[in-house]
Amino acid sequence: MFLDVAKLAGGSDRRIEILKSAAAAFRRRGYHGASVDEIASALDMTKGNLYYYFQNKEEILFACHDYSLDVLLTLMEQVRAEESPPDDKLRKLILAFVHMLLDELQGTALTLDLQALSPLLLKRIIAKRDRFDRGLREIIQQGIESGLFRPGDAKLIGFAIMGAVNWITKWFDPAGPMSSEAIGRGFADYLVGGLFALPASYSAVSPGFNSNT
Amino acid sequence: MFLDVAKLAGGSDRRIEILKSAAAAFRRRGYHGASVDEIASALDMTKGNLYYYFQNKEEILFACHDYSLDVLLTLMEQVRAEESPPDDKLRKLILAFVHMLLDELQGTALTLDLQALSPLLLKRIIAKRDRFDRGLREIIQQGIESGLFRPGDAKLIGFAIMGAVNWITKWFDPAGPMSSEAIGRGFADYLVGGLFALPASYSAVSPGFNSNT
DNA sequence: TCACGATTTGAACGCTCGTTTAAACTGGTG
DNA sequence: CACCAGTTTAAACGAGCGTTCAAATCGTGA
Repeated sequence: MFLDVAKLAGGSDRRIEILKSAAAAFRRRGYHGASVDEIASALDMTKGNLYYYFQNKEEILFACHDYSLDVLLTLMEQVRAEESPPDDKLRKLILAFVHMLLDELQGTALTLDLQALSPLLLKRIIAKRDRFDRGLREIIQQGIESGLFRPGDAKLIGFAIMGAVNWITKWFDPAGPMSSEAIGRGFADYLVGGLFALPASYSAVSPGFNSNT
Repeated sequence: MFLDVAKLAGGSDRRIEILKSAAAAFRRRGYHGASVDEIASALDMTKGNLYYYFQNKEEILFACHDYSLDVLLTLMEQVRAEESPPDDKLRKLILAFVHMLLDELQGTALTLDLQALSPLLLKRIIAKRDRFDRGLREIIQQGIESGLFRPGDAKLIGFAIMGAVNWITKWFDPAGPMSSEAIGRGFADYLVGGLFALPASYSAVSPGFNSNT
């Protein structure tokens, strides 16, 4: 079920360790706010040593994004290959995304500063991100066209879902009362369940408000 | 209808200008990535001059957050005072939030680096943000308890909505084809429309998948 | 034990940036 | 014109950070 994340980054174990430490630091302090020394110290190594594995700080940020996106794209391919209705696909995607985000990627996916990358590297990351976005929109669009979901702008809905999910890292507390599974289920219930076509009585005009509190 | 934003920040016109320039810079490059000189240059002033209006860079970030939250809280109070069903309140809140975010606050609300603030200032901002979050949850909870919305975790749903909306600043292009009003409407349709209670046939088990593509 | 490539260290370098400060400028008032 | 508070400037400082590099250390096979 789970991906072999180590193989995706195309690097040694040490490179992966560095990426995880860097991702955590970038998430906490932002790209510019996190120092190279901070990333290295967390691994009990000197900052100079990082430059044996990466050319510079920017390459580390790039690798973080590239790594996360590879994980997400592999996930997307798995889901797309399935023979199931769009709501099932979407639900599975959200569940897995949340799990990846919180349990595997340490809360770091698309939250990291993109604009800190130079144009060339930025372009490559955006291209990958767009592949994921398009896959997501396709699933939503299929649901709408089949009549399972009510009409809507698939692109807008896709952005809304991505925003809701990525935002989790801003408030999630691993030591808090909510498990990543519970969050995934709650989000899937709301974000997928909210797409279904509604009977006529639920159209633009809201139904009678029956206050019984 | 619209708030007099200038009065909320409790400062001179020049302070407001600085805040807007700073907010734009912080959003583009992040707090640590944006230089004080960059903020000043955009206003044709020298960086030293900023220190006539603010004690230091951190105070500027704090004022940005404080200002945005005051705008949002005033909005929240307006909506709460209304006598209308929860879905209307929620819809109005989302529409106004998106409008504020994109047209007034230049894409900057809660996206700015919070953790760059020192503990004391951070505490004050979080307290204000929590007031907004609680207001949002109350509206959702009322909808659930009245049976208008289907059952769910109001806290989780609130986070999802805030995430979806705040994430807009990550992809919105003012020069793009989508107006802020269209985005607001699309988001409200999805995020509020997706909360309504569903008939029995729409429960956990998905209805028959009728592919007609 | 020796040799050699892979890995790590610690110090040093420049450069950027936040902040300070004294001096200069502005516009209005007596 | 002289005065003065409010505002702006230009230059300088000092600290922190990304990066480099020569030397030291490690691990392994002969």
